[in-house]
Amino acid sequence: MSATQIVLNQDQTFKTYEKKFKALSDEIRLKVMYELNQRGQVCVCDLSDIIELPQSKLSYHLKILLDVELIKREKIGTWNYYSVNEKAVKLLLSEELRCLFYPGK
Amino acid sequence: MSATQIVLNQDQTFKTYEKKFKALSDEIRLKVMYELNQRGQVCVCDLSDIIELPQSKLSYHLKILLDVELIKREKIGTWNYYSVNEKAVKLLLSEELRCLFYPGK
DNA sequence: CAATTAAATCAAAAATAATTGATTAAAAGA
DNA sequence: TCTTTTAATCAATTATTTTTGATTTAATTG
Repeated sequence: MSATQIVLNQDQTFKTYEKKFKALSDEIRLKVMYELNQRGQVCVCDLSDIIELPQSKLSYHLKILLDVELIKREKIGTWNYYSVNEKAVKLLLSEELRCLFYPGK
Repeated sequence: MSATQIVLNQDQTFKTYEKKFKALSDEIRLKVMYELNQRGQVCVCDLSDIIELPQSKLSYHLKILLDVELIKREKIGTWNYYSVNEKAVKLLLSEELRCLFYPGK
């Protein structure tokens, strides 16, 4: 075993997946994933218009997706741009969900 | 369009996935999926011993997984045997999660 | 038929999560 | 510097889920 290898026990593994699935277990957050996937990089204020959600509510849901790394954030000036973390979603979801929630073939 | 085709709108689609991911967004239910996958068909009382959970609690969680058809139930005499619904899980989860939550190659 | 076992269901309580509106912080421009 | 804009965070409320123990239902066995 290499010195840097991290060994997770079963409970930690389940806890990790629990959080990721929990992040996806909400209509609003699935819609966010969908719109980010459709549009690439989107800032909070644009997304707020697209999904028609108050800013604080949207930030709350974005944080949940960000915490489990299903999305990424890039700050440019005053704006925060969000996008889908393709690698992470690909490791979690089936090919059938490609195009819906992560970038397609 | 064929007479029997069901057309789902986007909201219905998201709602459907919300429910499926919600079913998976719990440590106990992921452990249930894992054990059912390891053991094939298991009855509630055996599962109750394996996962060390009171019967009513386990039944509650089994119902949630059953409702979204991620698991199947077969009644034999007094016993209810549960197993993973391989097809449904395969349509939802990545190959990387095969062996953990649905039957392997 | 009475007793036992398996497992679903129910209602109340406890624990978590989501919503709301207000506040804060940080960047940009006048 | 003062004002505006972007977006995170906070605290209070509301809503949803989970847990618990008891009850119910159905099948099996003596």
